[in-house]
Amino acid sequence: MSLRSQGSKRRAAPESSAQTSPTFQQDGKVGMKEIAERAKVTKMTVSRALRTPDKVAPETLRRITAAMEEMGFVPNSLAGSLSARNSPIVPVIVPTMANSIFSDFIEEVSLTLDRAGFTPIFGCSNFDNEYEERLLIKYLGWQPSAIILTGASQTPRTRDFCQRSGLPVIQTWCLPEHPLGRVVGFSNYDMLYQITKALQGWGYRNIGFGFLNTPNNDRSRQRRLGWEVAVREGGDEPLHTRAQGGELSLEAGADILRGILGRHPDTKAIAFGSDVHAVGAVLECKRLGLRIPDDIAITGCGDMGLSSVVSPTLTTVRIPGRTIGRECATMVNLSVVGTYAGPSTVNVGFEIVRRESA
Amino acid sequence: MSLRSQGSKRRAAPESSAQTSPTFQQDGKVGMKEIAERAKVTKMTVSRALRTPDKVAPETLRRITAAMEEMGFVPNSLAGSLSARNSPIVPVIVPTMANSIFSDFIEEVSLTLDRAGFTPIFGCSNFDNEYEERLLIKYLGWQPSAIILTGASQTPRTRDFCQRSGLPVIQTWCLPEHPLGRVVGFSNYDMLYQITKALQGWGYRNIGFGFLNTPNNDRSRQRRLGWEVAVREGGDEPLHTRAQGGELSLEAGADILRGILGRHPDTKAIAFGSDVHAVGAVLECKRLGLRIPDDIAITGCGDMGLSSVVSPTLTTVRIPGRTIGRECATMVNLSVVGTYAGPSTVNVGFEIVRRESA
DNA sequence: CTGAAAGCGCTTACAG
DNA sequence: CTGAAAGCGCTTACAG
Repeated sequence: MSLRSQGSKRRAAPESSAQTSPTFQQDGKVGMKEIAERAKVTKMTVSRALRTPDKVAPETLRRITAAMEEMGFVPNSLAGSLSARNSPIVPVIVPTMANSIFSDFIEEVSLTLDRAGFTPIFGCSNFDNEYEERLLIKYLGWQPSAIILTGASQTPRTRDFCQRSGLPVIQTWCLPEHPLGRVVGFSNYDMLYQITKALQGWGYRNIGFGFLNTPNNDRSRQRRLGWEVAVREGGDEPLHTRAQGGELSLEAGADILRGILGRHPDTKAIAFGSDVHAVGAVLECKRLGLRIPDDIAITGCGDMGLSSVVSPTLTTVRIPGRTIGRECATMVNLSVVGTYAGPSTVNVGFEIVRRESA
Repeated sequence: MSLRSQGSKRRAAPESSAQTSPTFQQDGKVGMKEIAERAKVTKMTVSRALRTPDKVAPETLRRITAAMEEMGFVPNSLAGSLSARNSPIVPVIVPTMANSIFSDFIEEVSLTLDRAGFTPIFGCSNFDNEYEERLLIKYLGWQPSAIILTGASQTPRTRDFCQRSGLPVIQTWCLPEHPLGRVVGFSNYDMLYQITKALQGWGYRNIGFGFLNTPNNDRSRQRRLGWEVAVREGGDEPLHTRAQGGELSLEAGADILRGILGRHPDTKAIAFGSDVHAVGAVLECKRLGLRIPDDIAITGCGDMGLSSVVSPTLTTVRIPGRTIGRECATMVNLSVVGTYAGPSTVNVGFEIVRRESA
């Protein structure tokens, strides 16, 4: 169970230390003890200078601050957090960091949590619930202040650990039936239900659905369900569907399009569960010589950068990633302080953006 | 200097603990001491079971493992790292997480470092060197194993802290003249030099340059320099330039295009320092009724997803973000173990991708 | 193969 | 306003 081969951790300083400011102590670690000695106080007072400076005499504070500056002191957060039983770490687990799907969300959580004094740790589950479980347990070891998870398809073990931790847990990018704790998200069901209804309203029939079929992905399942119900309500059978397992790429979108058209040549519109697939389908239509939206209409989900760049521009559903990020961070902050008084579920909603493709 | 208002950290467990597995201990923290008691050993042996299981008697190991499983034990990494003077944390500071520019890099570093047993911490400097400094110092408090930084425009104080830390420091996305430590990157100078040369080779003259002019950004500066030299070598004066301060958006790209064409209507090509700006410019050309590449040629940098989606598709320079990420992670791993024997600078290069826009 | 002692660098809770 | 003592939950370095 040893994490990795341990080697000599500290390495020799780089050859040229010519640029090192001369006031810096030249060797050895500098901790509160060293600062205390230089400032002629005990480390207790140094600690106070850092956390409650108003309880330290001005002159003493000055000496301590000077000593810290001169010696390049950085307080050891490991020791601080262990001692205070309180670490600012907040793990955020997302399915992928490579796509720009979550990138606005990620940047906003990162910035907002950082400003509030927390230290976010991002982990990438690769749409794999077991991997998510492993990451969560690893992160729990850092005694975090709260936990942010994407989606609601956690393993039972993940759920157990979350609940037993007693920490504020926030699920995001979904509206789970049985939440683990608090929620900041939107209804994936409604999203596809609404866009499918919209397509029907714009006169499209035989509406297909193309999506990413990763195992136990609640968001995909919800989206599919929304599409199905809307299609049925429109008097059709939800036949024109095609999943793609795991890959979120333009090529996968093209494959899905060909798959659906191959089995159901009468398809008049395809709602995609992701902009990435939708844009891939748009490009494939151009290669196949299909006119959009006359021969076939295409819609996406996400309103990623791609959507307004592709030609014809993509009709899609905008997910307010930045808002989700900000809300999550705020919720973490208030939950930790203990003053959170808002609802346990925040629905940020979504917005249908009609462009040229449908 | 207190990081944030401290409140009650532990919160009451969620109302419904119906799903909690019954074998889990119902209250109180479970540490090595608790596991030790249950397994009838001392915590020393529990510690051994975790790190050097082969030095523990099979039957003892079984009891310990069972106890850990039953009680949902998660070792406290704060204590472990403090005690071992060795934390698996590796901060990675990037200018932005919102754009997909760095997203492949980020995901790959994340995955590779995680697999090697490290815990990457991503920070977002917003193209601000002072902010980067603040982040670095904050991260240093976690006693990291190594540091990964983007670019080479660190403040003197950042450089001091890096060097004094004695840690492996990797600069990336650049090839600095005076590196802080090791480097995994490519030449930003060459990138623009080569693409400008290529444009000349394809018959374009009066080549402009559009870029993000964030203060003290070495990568922008290098790119601009490469363009300038290539233009001069082609016998022209590098006049057709226009910077944009801070914003990496399609709109900013459109602004830059209009700015250059407004002052230099004879511009025949514009090399952009970023795909985002380039794509924005392509879209603007379409709005202005300019034909690409006949009226004006456009090139980008990065080969982001957008580039192959926009029409006409973008001629650009591919930066191997995933490779950079993997190389960085490997370098960190070997440097920490102490067996890194490769060159201190790894040049991953780049590749000109010719498409329709030039 | 297992354990008792000391300590990592801080903070908490108390004295003064 | 400042300090001495105890302890956070582990690991190191030694004994046995």
